[in-house]
Amino acid sequence: MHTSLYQTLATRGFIHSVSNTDGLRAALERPCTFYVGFDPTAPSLHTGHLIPLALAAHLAEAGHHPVLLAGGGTGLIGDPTDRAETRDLLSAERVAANTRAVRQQVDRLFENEQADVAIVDNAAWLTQLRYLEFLRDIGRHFSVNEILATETYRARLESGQGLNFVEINYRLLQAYDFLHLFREHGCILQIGGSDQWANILAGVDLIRRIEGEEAFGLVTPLLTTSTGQKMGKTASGALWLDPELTSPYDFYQYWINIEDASVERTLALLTPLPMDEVRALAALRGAEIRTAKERLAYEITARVHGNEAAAAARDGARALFGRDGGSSAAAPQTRVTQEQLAAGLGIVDLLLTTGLAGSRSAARRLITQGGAYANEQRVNSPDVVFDADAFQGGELLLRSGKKRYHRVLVDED
RNA sequence: GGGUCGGUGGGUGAGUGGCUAAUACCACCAGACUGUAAAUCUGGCGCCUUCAAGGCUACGUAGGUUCGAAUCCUACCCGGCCCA
Repeated sequence: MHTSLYQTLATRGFIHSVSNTDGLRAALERPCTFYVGFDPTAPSLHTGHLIPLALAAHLAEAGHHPVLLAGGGTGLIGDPTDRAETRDLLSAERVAANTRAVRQQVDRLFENEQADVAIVDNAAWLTQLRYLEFLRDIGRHFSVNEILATETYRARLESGQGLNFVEINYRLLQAYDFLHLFREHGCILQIGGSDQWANILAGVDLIRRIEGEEAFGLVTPLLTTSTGQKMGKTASGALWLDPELTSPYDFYQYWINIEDASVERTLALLTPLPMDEVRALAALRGAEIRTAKERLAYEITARVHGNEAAAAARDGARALFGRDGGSSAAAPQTRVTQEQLAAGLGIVDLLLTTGLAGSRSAARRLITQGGAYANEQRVNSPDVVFDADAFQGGELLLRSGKKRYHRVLVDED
């Protein structure tokens, strides 16, 4: 028997809340237009955005039309959701630059989709709003009491952290976005992470009040570990989707290192693999489950960075972590000149310049604690200096801890 | 605008003149055990250093008092609460 799209999404774990389950189920029977928005708070999307993106891909796959919204307008305001304190307003230039970056990224992520994808920037309409008109037409539909009663705002008030006028307006703008897209694109569904629930419902309500029509909201769960920690955090901060900020190799490494308990959920949410396969992979036990993690890491990396980059990351990881040596080509690399080599390269400096340590102090600490390796030999002293002998084949393989590799290559000349 | 309370390291949050580079918890890093897993145990977690006894910078910003300040004073910036 035919399984509905809605059912598939539910099985894969995408559905955290829906504004009207039956209504949405029915609406999805025919091709519809939906949207998901991303605020340009940083120059790149990160793992937190992957679930809504994956959901969008499933919907697109099923013939629905995605509208991907970059929040060049709302980014100027700043979403207070889940923020303990007022966030500093980003400069207009910053927002514009981030918006461009996010647009490009979203564009690239969907370039392989067959569906017609519309990419919009809400600055296009939000910056055109006229204040008095907006207040009279839109503002009157919002109850301040209601806004203040929702989790984010209430928490802010109770913690004595305050809340300024700009922040309380965020919700109206996001609701207005939905209304705008409903009118201009016939968009009847907004998806997002569960933190966006209240903002999305505000849009659903606004459309009902003004247009007298029903639109839907669907939010996904957040990506967390079994202990409820947000996934996607690394030593250097977020796990970015921009290869310049987080290399495909590091990205791959992150996923292959996730805890066993998260394998099934992550496969279901972030990879396109059929559920049968997901279950089979997740059923593996003991060391066997590594196979599932390899598949997981490959699929997610391929989705974000393409098959080629994913394969390179996988092969590199196999070589570095497998028994039989092999190529370390996928590891991040740094080049040094013949002159630098001739002068002698100190381990502390190398750890610093390769980024394996954040400071000279950190590098020394790492060595003292026994976490620094060169060509798989533990480095026991911060005084170790490498010369040409250490660079067999013009390369020195550094390692920090068990997992972080970095190649140092000598320039030919 | 007036009164009052507050702004501490990635986060939460102690500290109210020297014993404080700053308690604790979380996050993070390393070691041990493993399966590049989890849990657990151990160590670390500002920067620089010839690593030791050292030095430098840091508790909203700028000054000041003091032998000595995150801690006291002044001004300013930002925020809470009360009044307008």
